[in-house]
Amino acid sequence: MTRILITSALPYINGVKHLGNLSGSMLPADVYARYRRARGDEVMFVCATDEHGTPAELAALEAGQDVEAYCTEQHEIQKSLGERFGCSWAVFGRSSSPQNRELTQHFARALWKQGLLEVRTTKQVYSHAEKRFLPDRYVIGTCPHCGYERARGDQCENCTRVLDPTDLIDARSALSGSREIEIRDSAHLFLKQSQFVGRLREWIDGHEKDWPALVKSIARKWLDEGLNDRGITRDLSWGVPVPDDIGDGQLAGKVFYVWFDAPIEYIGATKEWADANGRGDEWLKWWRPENPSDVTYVEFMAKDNVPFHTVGFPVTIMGSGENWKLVDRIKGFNWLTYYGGKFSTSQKRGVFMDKALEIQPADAWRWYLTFNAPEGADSSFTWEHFAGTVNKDLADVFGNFVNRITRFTASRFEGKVPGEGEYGEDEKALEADLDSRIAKYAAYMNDIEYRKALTELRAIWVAGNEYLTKAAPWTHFKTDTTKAAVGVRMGLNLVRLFACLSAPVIPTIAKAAYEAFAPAPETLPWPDRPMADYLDGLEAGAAVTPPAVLVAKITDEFVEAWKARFGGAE
RNA sequence: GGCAGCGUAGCUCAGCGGUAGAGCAGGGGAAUCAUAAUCCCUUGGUCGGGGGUUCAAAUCCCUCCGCUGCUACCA
Repeated sequence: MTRILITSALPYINGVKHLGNLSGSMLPADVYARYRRARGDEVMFVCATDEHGTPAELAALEAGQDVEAYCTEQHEIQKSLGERFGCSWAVFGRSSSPQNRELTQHFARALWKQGLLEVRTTKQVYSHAEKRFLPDRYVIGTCPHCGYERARGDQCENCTRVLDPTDLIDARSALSGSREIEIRDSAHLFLKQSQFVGRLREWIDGHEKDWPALVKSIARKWLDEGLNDRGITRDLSWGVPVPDDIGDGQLAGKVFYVWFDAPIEYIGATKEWADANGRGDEWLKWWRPENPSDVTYVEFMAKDNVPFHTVGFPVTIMGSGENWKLVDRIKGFNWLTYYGGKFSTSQKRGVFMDKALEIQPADAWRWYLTFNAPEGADSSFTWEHFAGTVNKDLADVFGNFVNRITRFTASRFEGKVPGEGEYGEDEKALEADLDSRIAKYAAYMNDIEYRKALTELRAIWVAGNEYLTKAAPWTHFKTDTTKAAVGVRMGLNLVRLFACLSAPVIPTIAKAAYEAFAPAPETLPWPDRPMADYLDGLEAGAAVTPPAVLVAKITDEFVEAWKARFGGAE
């Protein structure tokens, strides 16, 4: 049995995520996890909240909570939303967990021992008003280049020049506006990434064929531009503390930078899973397998995350000198846009996970977002497109197929699978067509090419409708019930087939369709047999219960209402 | 400024060296089991502009225009 380790980029803790976050990591990872399980693989699917860092502290401040309570609450909200979207992770952990603290410190010590960490003194902005250090972007002032008055300390948004906080004229805190800020020396740990350029390049080149162009291109860009050593600690209180035995106490009171500890939480969360389920050291079999090829590790993320997964985290792993599992496949996504623009929390533009579930069931979103995954380029969400896709694909082509044949069975065949008659030429042609289409569908799923995979899946549903039109059991029923029975039996078998093939993407709808015949198991069985065999698998005389309408259609009125509510094409 | 991606039918996208494709929308027809759902046929593009390489370019190169994103202390 193949062992597949799947991680989804960790959603940041500061509030409910929008559909873009869902479509770029959690959802595609879940579809893949469900698919691999259906194919009989042993799957470890891991996700967690990324909780450390300044934005979390500030969000907590704004919410009037202490940061730990805030994170605990937000973690529960995100966990619940993910589950309601059908995310079938083994564990949804927290980067603030004791397990991650221990592992993060472990990796830091390992890197320290390998001589890959170095203490350097850096200039940091300290604000007296907030009594804290400020990240560069939280310092604002007048841009020395263009005179823009609200330039950020990391970059001027007006002239796009990269800045240093010390460049700013009339620098002040972006939080309080206070000008009582000063530059202080502060010691930090730097990871000597620059030493790894050769190894990283070799590693990336080794994945020429199995990584998307997007991922390779972003990764190489970083290497080509000259990889700088990177500061991995921060002057904050909310984070994994730097252990005393690193840096001779020069780093007392500091924490690791979120980008150091967040990817380690993939491992931490797996340990959280083991600890919570009494699995002892079983997490190690995923992360430190005896032979690296015992586990296939696949990461899902949007493009903003690619550098950290192709450079930062691999350097941590490689530099540790220990045999931790390095990622095998990286599936990177572009952005899902909202009417061509950015989803924006601050501008309340776009759709967020909680609101999305208020207006449509999870599977409608799952289908739309997977079918329109931003694989090759940014992909534009519009309400019209969403409604059209749900109505046409899910309700009409799939849902109605299930409905028409099961109800016909109920009204004309006493709600039982008819056993009369033999399959003929039309059935054989359909079986051959489906054998070939299912093979293509599976191949695209193996490649994690969702647009192509779902195009094929939809074509499979269409083939069912084509068949039924041709077989026309409602016509034959009047003159030749045996001939009608053949068409109905095939139609019913197709329902079960479609349910099993579709389950990774639309688990709830698939389950409901499957239950026309029998209670559904946790994972619907993949049709691993030739169609000639599979499509006569339902037992003659078995009861057929037409499910309630599987997919409700979305009316134009709803589309208009949603556009008004969420902000539409302006 | 630098870097990356994109610009193909009304819309969303695929194709990435060999005489333009899909889904939706539009038009016509068939059928009536079904959520007026399905099935068949069909209109529609000088592949952003210009130049070049080639027997042959949407596909490779150059250049221009437009859109989007990233630019390492937001994650």
